Order: sequence, then C-alpha cells, then structure tokens
Amino acid sequence: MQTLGTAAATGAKRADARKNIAAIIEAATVSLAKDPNVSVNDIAKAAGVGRVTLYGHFDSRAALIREVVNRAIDDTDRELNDLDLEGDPREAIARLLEATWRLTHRYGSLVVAAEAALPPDDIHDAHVQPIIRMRGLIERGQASGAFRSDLPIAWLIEVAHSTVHGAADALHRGDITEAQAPALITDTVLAVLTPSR
Amino acid sequence: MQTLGTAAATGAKRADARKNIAAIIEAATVSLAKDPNVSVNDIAKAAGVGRVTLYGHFDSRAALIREVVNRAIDDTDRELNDLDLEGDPREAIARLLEATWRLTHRYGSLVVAAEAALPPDDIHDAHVQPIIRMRGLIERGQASGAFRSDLPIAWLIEVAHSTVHGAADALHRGDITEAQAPALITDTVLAVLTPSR
DNA sequence: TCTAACTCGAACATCATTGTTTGACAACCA
DNA sequence: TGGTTGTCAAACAATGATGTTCGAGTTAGA
Repeated sequence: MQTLGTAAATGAKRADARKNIAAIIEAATVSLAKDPNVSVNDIAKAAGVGRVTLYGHFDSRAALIREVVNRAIDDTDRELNDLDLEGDPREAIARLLEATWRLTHRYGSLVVAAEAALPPDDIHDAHVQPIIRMRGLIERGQASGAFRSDLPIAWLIEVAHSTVHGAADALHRGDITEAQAPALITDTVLAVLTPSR
Repeated sequence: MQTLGTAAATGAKRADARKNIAAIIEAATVSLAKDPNVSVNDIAKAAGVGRVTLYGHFDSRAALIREVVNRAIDDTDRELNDLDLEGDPREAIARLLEATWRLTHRYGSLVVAAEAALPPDDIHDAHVQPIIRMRGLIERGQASGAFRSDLPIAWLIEVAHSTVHGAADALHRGDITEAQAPALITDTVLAVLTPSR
C-alpha cells in the first residue's frame, strides 16, 4: 500500500475542488497512458480545468505523476490480490496474465512517464510486487512439473511481461482485436512455460 | 535501399570534414540508441565536435536522425540479405532471430527517436522489409507443418519481435547476459512456433 | 446572504533546446 | 605558401515547457 501524501489527499476541500482533483487525476492517468510526454497544459485541458487550478492542487508535474502512479500501484495491488492463484498452475497463470493484460492496457506508458519524472527507487518499488507474484506462481508450477525449469526464472517473467506489452502494441497497430488479446497472451506464454518432451 | 540524400553524402568535402561527419553519425547512432531524446549538444560532444560544426553538416536534428535511420535501414537490409533462410525452418528462424537480436541490440531506441522526428511514412518503410522476411519464413514453416498455424501470423511476428525486445530489456536490467540472449530468444520463439501435439 | 474557498486567463520569470550568426583561428590541399 | 574550407566558442533569437503571481470573477456552504 502507498501513502497518499500529496495535497490532493487532504480532506478539508470544497466539493468542486475535490471533483476537480478527481478529474485531474483521471485525465492525467488516461493522458499519460497514451503519451508519457504529455504536457501539464494538455492534462489540464483534458480535465476541463485551467493550468493554474492544476498547479493549485499539485505542486509540480512530478507530484502529479507521483499521485497517479501511487493510485495505479494501489489499483494494481488490489486487482492482483483479488486473484485466485491457487489450483492448477496453468489455469492460475491464465488468470494472472488476464489481469496483467487488463492493467497494462489501462496504464499503458504511464511507467515511461514515471521513469522520467520519479526517482529510480519509486520505480523499482512499483515493479516489485507484480514480479514476485508472477515469480511465486511460476516457481510453484516448476516444482509440480507443470512448467519447464530449463530457462532462468527471470527470463520467463520477462517473456510474460513482453508478451503482454507486445499485445498492447499489436492492438494499437490494429493487428489484433481487444477480444483476441487475452487468449493470444495465454496461449503464447503457456507455450513457452510448458515443458518439452 | 535508401538514397543518402542529405548534405553528408556530398563527396566534395575536405578530409577533416568527412571524418567529422562520420564521427557525428557514429556518435548519433550510439547516443540515440541509448536515449532517443538525447540533445544535439550531447551528440556533438560525443562526436568530439562543436554544435556549430554539426549544424554545418546537417540542416536540423531531424535531418541528422534521418541520415542515421537511413544508414541503419541499409545496414539492416544488408545483414538480413546475407542470411540463409533456406533449409529447415527451425534452423532458419534461429538464424533470422540471431541477426534480429544483433541489430536490435545495436540500434536500440533509435526507432523511438525516428518516430518522434520523422514522418510516419518513413517509419513504416523501415519496418516493412524485416517484417515480410519474418512473415515469409513463418509461412513456409507453417506450410511444411513445422510451425503452428492456429495463431494469427501477425501475432507470431509480434511475439518474435517482443521477445527480442524483452531480451534487450532483460540484458539492460542485468537479468541475463549478452551471451545467453540468442539461445534464450531462439528457445522461446521456437516454443511458441512449435505445433502442440 | 456573506465569506472563505475556489477558478481562471493573462502575464511573467525561468529553463532547456533548437537553430543562426559572427569573427577569429586552424587545417587541408593545390 | 596562399586561398579555400572547415572548426569553434560566444552570443543571439525563437520556441515550448514548467511554475508563479495577480486580480477579477464565481461558487460552495454555513
């Protein structure tokens, strides 16, 4: 869990201020997911407020990004915590991949914006949780013989990761549809994880 | 083949000028591969020349990037043309992946810089050649039954592509070594391409 | 209804980057 | 050796982004 330490968290705000803060965060999330270099001006316009109003609620561009990232981390942790990763490892990883895909699709290039605006420690922390979840599941599958053990675990995690990102690229390019994506990702990653005989 | 249409191609230059042009292009290639947003100033410094000298040889940042990209495209075409893509499709794609890896590793994020600085048509043209090569080989493998046919061909190409990029990320992060990369890529992509029994 | 909180555009300072100009200096090469 | 070509640092203008300030107007909410 992250602490919401910025100005936006303060509860003693007027109703319209709270509404605008929410609109700014939402607009920033969507805008940064599309283009990590989007300007503060464009974010404010997308939120339907003036630039000055935005700076009234967030000290800086970096502070806004930090807030957006913190929410994304919380959201991610929540969605992944709700998952049932027990049972057959193949089915469990299909559920994990589906959730990862949904989150990747939602947050897009937010991570790129974060990398440019936030200290490396914060970035590291954001990646740790999802990775250890994937790692634990793959290790369990390896122990039971359901997954292959002849490739480095870090590489298998990377393959899952880049397959999901590849799906986002292919969707953006029009090569696949949104409906196809989860099945393609699952089929592909399972093909890599399945032991050869 | 691309035409080298910019100032740098003119042959009527003094020896030191030609040397500097070469140094600038080389430094720009390396710098842009590392950071697509690198400034003209940093490129000039990396090349050991002043910024004014750089602008004396290239009209603009975009013109320099175009030159670098054109060379990269030529280099890529040459390397891929030298490949033997005949014979066993599994071995042929291993050779193609190895070359793709080498080129991806060499040119890194140059494509990102190109996307930001060049018209979309130029970007499209740069991607077309490598993709049709991969597509032709996969289709040949599918026809012979060596590769699976139950996934969209565009997706299979995307998987190969993102696996190579994932390897670059993993290498940059220190999760794998440069020596491991080709085998990991080949094993992974072949696992996806191999028909399930 | 009254006031404190909020919004907003316009204007400002600052910074980084691109691209140009100038003029003095150095190197190539015929 | 002499004229052309090239290099360079410093200074300049232009652009675009971030962040701040001001003042006038609006709105929430007690």
